[in-house]
This record gives sequence, structure tokens and C-alpha cells, in this order.
Amino acid sequence: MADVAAVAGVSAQTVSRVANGLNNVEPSTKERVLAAMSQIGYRPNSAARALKTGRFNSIGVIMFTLSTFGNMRTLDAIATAATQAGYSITLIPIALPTQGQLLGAFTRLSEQAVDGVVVIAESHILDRADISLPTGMPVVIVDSDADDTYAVVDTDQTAGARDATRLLLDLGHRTVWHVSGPEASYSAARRRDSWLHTLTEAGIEAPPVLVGDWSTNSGYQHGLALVKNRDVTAVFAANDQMALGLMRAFHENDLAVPEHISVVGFDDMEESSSFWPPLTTVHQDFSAVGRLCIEQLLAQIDGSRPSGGATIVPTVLIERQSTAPPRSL
Amino acid sequence: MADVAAVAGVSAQTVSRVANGLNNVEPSTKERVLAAMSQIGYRPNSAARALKTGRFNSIGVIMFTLSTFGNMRTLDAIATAATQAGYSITLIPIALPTQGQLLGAFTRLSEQAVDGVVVIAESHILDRADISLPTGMPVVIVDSDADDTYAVVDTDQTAGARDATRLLLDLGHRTVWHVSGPEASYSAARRRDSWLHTLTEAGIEAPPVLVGDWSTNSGYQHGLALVKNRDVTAVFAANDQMALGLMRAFHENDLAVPEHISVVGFDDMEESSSFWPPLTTVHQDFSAVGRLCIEQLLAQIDGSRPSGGATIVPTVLIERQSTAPPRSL
DNA sequence: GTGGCATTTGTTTACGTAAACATGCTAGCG
DNA sequence: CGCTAGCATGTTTACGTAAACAAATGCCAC
Repeated sequence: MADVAAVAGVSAQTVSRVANGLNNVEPSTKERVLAAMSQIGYRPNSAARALKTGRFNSIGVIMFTLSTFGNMRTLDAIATAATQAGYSITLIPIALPTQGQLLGAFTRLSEQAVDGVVVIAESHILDRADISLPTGMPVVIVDSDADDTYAVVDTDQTAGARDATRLLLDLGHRTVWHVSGPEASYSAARRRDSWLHTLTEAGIEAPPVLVGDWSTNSGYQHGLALVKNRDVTAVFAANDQMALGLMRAFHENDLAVPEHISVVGFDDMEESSSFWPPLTTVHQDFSAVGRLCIEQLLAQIDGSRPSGGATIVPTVLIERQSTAPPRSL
Repeated sequence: MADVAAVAGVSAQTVSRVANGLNNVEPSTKERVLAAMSQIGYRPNSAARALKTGRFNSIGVIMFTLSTFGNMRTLDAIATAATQAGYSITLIPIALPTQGQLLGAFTRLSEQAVDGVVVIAESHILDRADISLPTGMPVVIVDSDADDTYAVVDTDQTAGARDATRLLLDLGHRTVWHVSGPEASYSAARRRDSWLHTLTEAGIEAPPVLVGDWSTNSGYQHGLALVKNRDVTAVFAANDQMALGLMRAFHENDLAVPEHISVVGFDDMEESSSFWPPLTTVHQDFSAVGRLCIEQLLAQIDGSRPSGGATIVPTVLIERQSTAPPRSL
């Protein structure tokens, strides 16, 4: 900066003003400074700027895995919204959600240059008392328990699972089986609870929960088991990938979907409409989740909003061709 | 830091030494400093540290979209590898790969606190003379043209597409149709060229290229058109999603896969083994690509390696149930 | 014509840290 | 016993920037 100032024949402060686009600079001076900048190849030093202003213009995102569809889409939306607001994204992935890993990530993050944090946790781990973010750091949590201290943004898992279950009941199925996500996942738990509640409310005793791990293969394995039970006419899978695995198992055993068995998923991946048959599923608006995360976080950062409270994004049930009334009707 | 020093009764420099884990500190002193740190809740200021050391311990990633399978997997691998090496990831997404957007991203990045950049470009845009990274910034490019100036890491698109095409020819198909990725994509171009070359080499005149956009739906649309041409017995799609769309169109029109038509994809998504039928495809090792990116970038950062040169990651053809000899055989 | 105000530019300072250098102390050796 | 080497610790300084304050100029109203 000093070099630029020397070339342009002005003070460093004036260079700073030009760099920051302040308007109280004579146009001719500004031009001279800009010329000097490009001549020298001046690049502002963000470290120094951050040191001075206390702002980093960056948002940290802690995730357990990028490799699930929902997390990826959420990250995409967060990144897009953050970029539009002039923030960049600092990504801190955690391979295994062990406590040590998480603690490490938070420590790292506290040393990182971020103005706020989005945690895409998918588990109960945040409840642990021994884990804490640096005091005063704005936080928004996605897809996890809501401690009142933190702001939470999430899809309406409950309504989505209820709609999926009801659809199958309304079609005339006597009961609905459920392939859930893993035990540790909070959204899996909520989908399962809502499914259970919907059945109970209808006076139906629920069949045992089939616990999967979100993967296509776990759906396939449960599908192979279900094939042996000819009473099964309707299955609600907690995500589209497991629904796909189920359908593969059914196909391989000559059980037609939806003629013999109806299948409903959750997520509405881009591919789901091209599965065979096209999958009836619960659409999640990941873009809205990401957008709201940034919105809330920025509000916390500029101090215009307290940290607590939950924001729920509605779901939409998309009926395609994997659901039909049971054959006996 | 000054507060910590005061509480511990030492100088700020000693606090700094403790914070950086230097060993030339008396154990008792160290203990006192650590106690003072946790009492005060001291967090090192990364901006000041970066300002002083010139190192940010962060790697920038410029991407056009997170929403393709390959980009997401690559990012995941990059993030994992970077984290293990003690670096965090700064993400800069670009919604539309227009020149202005890209320029803006590079400008932003040059102001960001990064020690190096990975560009996941998927297009020719980098060739533009008017776009340049800050001089001296280490760069690795994935999935794009190789200007000799930059290091490039990429999947062996050519071998993958050749293997896919050859498989179909070896099964006895008289020709192989191709649904390509979008014009602007470099990897799409290479897969198409390799398909074309393989056919030509076998003395077969290639059918017209069907240009898709990676999406399931574009595969579906081309599939609907292909159905009308009963001569088509084999299709190679440039990614798994388009292959899925193709199969949907074939199913809807009672063309059995692979009995009537064989389909091969590219990518080997997790879901592909559960498509109906399970998809024969070309497996890409995205983890290796990500790992190599970071490896090369870190080597550039510590100065142990010049910037040029390409690294190619091999592919593996995975035969599943979407391919078979043509019916006439 | 003079006082006051707005506008542009310059000067000083501090952000939190780590490198470079300086100091003081202890131990080991002849 | 005195000298030096080595180690723990302290002091000074600079990284690049922007806020706060100061100064210089020009303009307007009375």
C-alpha cells in the first residue's frame, strides 16, 4: 500500500479510501491511485484488514459428511447465499462424528477467521456439555437438536413423514413399514417418530422399525428381508436412496412397484423422478434452508437479532408412480 | 495475549511461545500460562497471526457448481485431505460460469486469505487471457484444459470412455450411440472424442452425438427420441444420471435393458448399483483426485515443486447388468 | 470581507502476533 | 574460581490496514 501511495503521490490513507470505495476522494486522485494500483499489482491484504476491522467476511461451516445428498445441497445453498452477501465459506469437515473430532473442529474453528458458524450436525452431539463454541460467536444449527441457546433452521421433518405415511394409509394400505436412518441422526429420529405417531393416531399397531444408514445398500438389504413377508404392501423409506435400494430388491424378486408394493421416499433427489418407477417422495427445499441459515446468521452478526429460536421449512409431498392402492382392493 | 501474559506474570512473547508449542519454555511457566489462557478464555487471533507469518493455512476452492455428483465428491476428498494436512477450505462458488462471474471470483479470492487455489472449472474459460490469478499463487486445476503453466489433476477420461465403448463393441453391438455432456464442458468433450475415436478405429461410422447437459432429464429426453429408432442397441452416456434418464425412457416404452438395449454410464455414483437394472459404468476415483490435488498444491506451497504438469487418475470399468450382447446374436 | 462549514487529504496510532535481538541465569569445564 | 556455552525469558519491532484526529482548501452567507 505504501508503494502505491508513493507512486500515486498520495498518502497511504488515501489509497485505503480508494481501496474501500469511499466516496470522499477527488475523482482525479482516485484515478491516479487506481492507475498506481494496477501498475504495481496491488492486492489488499485480508489478514491486515481483518486484524484492523475485526471482520473476516467469512462464514464457517462444520459438517460431518459431504457425501449425503441433503448435506451437499444445503451446503450449495449456503455457499450461494453467503457469496451473494459478500461472505466466503470456510469449510471444516469432520470424518467421524466422535467427540474428539468435533472438539477438534471447534477448536480449529475458533482459531479460524470466521464471523459466524453454521453447524450441519445431524446428531445429538451438540448437546454435550463439554463442547462449546467460543462465547459470542454467532451460530446457526441445521438438522439437529435445538438447544434454545442456538438458532435452528430445519426442514419440517414431522410434517413430511406424516404426509408420506398418511398418503399410503389413505390409499388403503393396512399398515406402513418404515426403513429409518441411523440411530444417531436426529432427523431420522423425527421422521421415525412422526411415522409412528401417524400410525398410532390411526389406530394401527406399527410394524418393527427397520434401521438403515441412509445408504442405497441398507435399503436393498432391508428390501430383501421384506420380500419374504408377503403381507407387506407399503414401505416408507427415510430417504430416496434407501427407497431406491428397496425397489431394487423388489425388482429382483419380481415384486412389482407399485402393483405389489408401494414405496415412498424422502428428499426428492434430482434422480428420483427417473427411478423405475419414478419415486413418490417428500420434497425438501434445501435452497430455502441454506438461504435462511445465512439470513439468520447475518442478522446475528450485525447484532440485529438474538440467537435463539427455530425456523421450519415446509415440505411438499410429490406423488409419482411408486405408490398405488394395495392389490387386494 | 497481553492479558494472559499479565495474569501469568510473564511476557507476551512467552505466551506466544506456549501458544505455538515451542519447547524452550520451562514446564512450570508453561503450566502457568496455560492456566491463565483457559481462565481468560484466550483464543489466538488468526488474522494477526496470518499478518505476521504470511501464512493462512487455508486453501481456496473455486467451483462452478456443487450440484453435480463429481464436483461434490471431489470437494469432499479435497476437504478431507486438506483438513488432515492442517488446512481449512475456503469455498468460492460461481453460479454461472460467465466471464464476469469468474473474474469476480478470482478477484475475491486474491483478497481472500488463502495459500493456494484449486479450480474445478469444467470449461475452457481458464484459457482466457484476461483472467489471471495473482502472480505466484499456487494453483491446481481439475477437470479442465491444461495450460502448461498450471498443474492439472484429472481422471483419465479418455481411457474410461474408450473402455465403455469397447465393451459394447466387444459384446457384438454394431455401433454405439453417445449422449454427451454439455458443449462447454471439457471432460464431456474428451469423453466424446474418445468414444468417436474408438468407433473410428474399429472402422465404424459414428452415429450423431446426442448432446445432453448432465441432467437425468436430458438423458430421458434423448431416450424418448432413441426409442423410435429400432436400430439402436447400445448407448454410452457421459454420466450415470443421463444413463438413468435413458433407462427410464426405455422402460416406459417397454424396451428391456439390457435385452433390447445396452446402457453404459460414467461416474459410478453410489446409487448406480441399485438402478434398475444395476448400471454398467466407468468408475472414477474422486478421492484420489482430491487427495492428489492437495498433495500437489502443498508441494507448490512449500516450494518443493514447480507448477506445471498433469496427473492422471485411472478409471475402472464396472460391469453390472445394464449391458448384454445384442438380441440378434 | 470575514466567519463558519463542508470537502479533500495527510498524520498518528493501534489492531495481535512472532521474529530478531537482548538479557540474565545456570552449569560445565579447565 | 572464572569463563563460556546454552537455555529461559524479556524487549523491541514490524507485518498492512483503517479509525480517529488534524490540517488545508474552497465555498457560501451575512
